[in-house]
Amino acid sequence: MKKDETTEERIKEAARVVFMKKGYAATRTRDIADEAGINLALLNYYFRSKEKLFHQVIFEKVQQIFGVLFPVLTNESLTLEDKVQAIVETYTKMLLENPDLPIFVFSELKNNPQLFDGRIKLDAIVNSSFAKQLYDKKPEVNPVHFMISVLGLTVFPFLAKPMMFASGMATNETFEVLMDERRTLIPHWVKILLEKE
Amino acid sequence: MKKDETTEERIKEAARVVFMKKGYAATRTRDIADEAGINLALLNYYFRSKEKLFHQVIFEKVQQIFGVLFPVLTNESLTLEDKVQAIVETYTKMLLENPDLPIFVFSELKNNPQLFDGRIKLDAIVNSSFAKQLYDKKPEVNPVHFMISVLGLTVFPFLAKPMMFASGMATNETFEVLMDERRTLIPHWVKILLEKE
DNA sequence: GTCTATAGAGGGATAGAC
DNA sequence: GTCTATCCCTCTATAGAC
Repeated sequence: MKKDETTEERIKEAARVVFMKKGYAATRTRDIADEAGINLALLNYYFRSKEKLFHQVIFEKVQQIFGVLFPVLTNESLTLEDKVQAIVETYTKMLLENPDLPIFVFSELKNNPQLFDGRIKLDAIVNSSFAKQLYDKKPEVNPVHFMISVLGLTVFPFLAKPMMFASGMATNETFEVLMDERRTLIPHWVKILLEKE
Repeated sequence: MKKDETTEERIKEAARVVFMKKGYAATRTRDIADEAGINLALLNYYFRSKEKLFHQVIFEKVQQIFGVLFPVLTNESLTLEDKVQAIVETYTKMLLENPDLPIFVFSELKNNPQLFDGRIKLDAIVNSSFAKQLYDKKPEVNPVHFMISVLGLTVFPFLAKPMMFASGMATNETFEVLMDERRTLIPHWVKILLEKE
C-alpha cells in the first residue's frame, strides 16, 4: 500500500483487484474494504454504492482492452503486417501483466452489454486504413474474419489458461514462454496466409 | 415445460439455463425454482444445496465442451486435416446451439480450477495420433501452439460475441453467417499453413 | 412429493460519534 | 475523513403441514 495515494485511489485500486478476481456478483464490498485497508463505511462515503464503484472499474477496463485497437487500425503509417505485429505485441504484453482482464471484461459484458454502449467504435474497421490494406492485398478476405482471427489467436490462450493448466497443456513455468513465442509465431503465420498465391 | 419429465430433471434443466445465463454467484435459487415452475423448497429436497446442484451442472458442461476433443485427437483413422475439420465443425455446431457455454465454463473454471481435477486429460495430446501426424508433417510446430490456435480461431468469436455486437462488427443476423463461414475458412487457413514449404 | 412459512446468515448501506 | 454499530433487505436452507 503506497503511502502517498489518496484514500479514494486506494479503494479504487482495491476494487480493481477484487472485481477482476471474483467478478461483480461474487465480490463483497467488505472484501474491497479489507483489500484497501479501510472500513466499509468509507467505501460508500467515496463511491455511494457497489454498483457505482464497479462502473468506474469496468469502464476503465473496457477502455484498457479495446482502446488500443482503434489507433492501430487507423494508423496510416503502418503496413498491414506492422498492424498485426503491433496488435499481437500490445495484447500479449498487456495480458501477461493482467491475465484476468479478458475473462473479466467478456464475462461482465455478456451480462451487461449496455456497459459498452457508445464506448467503443470498431465499425470504423470497415473504412479504416487496415481494411483498405487488407483489401489491396487479399480482396477475398473479410476484414471481420481477419480481425477476429488475429485477436482470437492472441487472446484466446489467456481465456483458456485454467483449462491449459488443468489439462497439463501448460504449467506456470511454461505458460509465459508459450505466450512469448506467440508474439513472433502469430505474425509469422499471418504473413504466410497473406502471401499465399 | 415438458409434461413427461420428472420434477428432478425439470429443476436440473432450469438450473442449466439460469446458471449458464447468470453464472454461479449471480444466480439465486429462487430464479431456478421459478424457471422450473416449482417451489424453492423442492430444489433443496432434490439437490440439498445450491452448490451441489451447481456441481452437477458444471461437471456436465465441462464434459460437454472438452469431452469431444480427446476422441478426435486420438482417432488414428483421421488425417491431421480431418481432425482439424472435425474439431471446427463440432465446436461451431455446439456453440451455435449453446453460445453461452464457453464463457460460462471458462469463467467458473477460473474461480474454481479444481472443478477440473481428474476430469479432463489433454496431456495425452503430446502422445496422441494428432501429435504424431503433426510432427511428421511439420516437426517444427509445437502441438500445443497448434491445438490452442485451432481452438482459439474456432471458439474465440463466441466469447467475443458481445464485443462484436456492441462494436458493430456483427449483428444477430450476420453472426451466424460469419460463424458458418468459419467452418470452411479455418480448415482452409490451417491447410495453407501446413502445406507451406 | 410438494407446498407455506420462517429461521438464520450474509451483505449493502447508513447513522452518528469522533 | 474515518470509524463503530447497526439497520434491513435478500437469499439459502429447513421445519412442518398436507
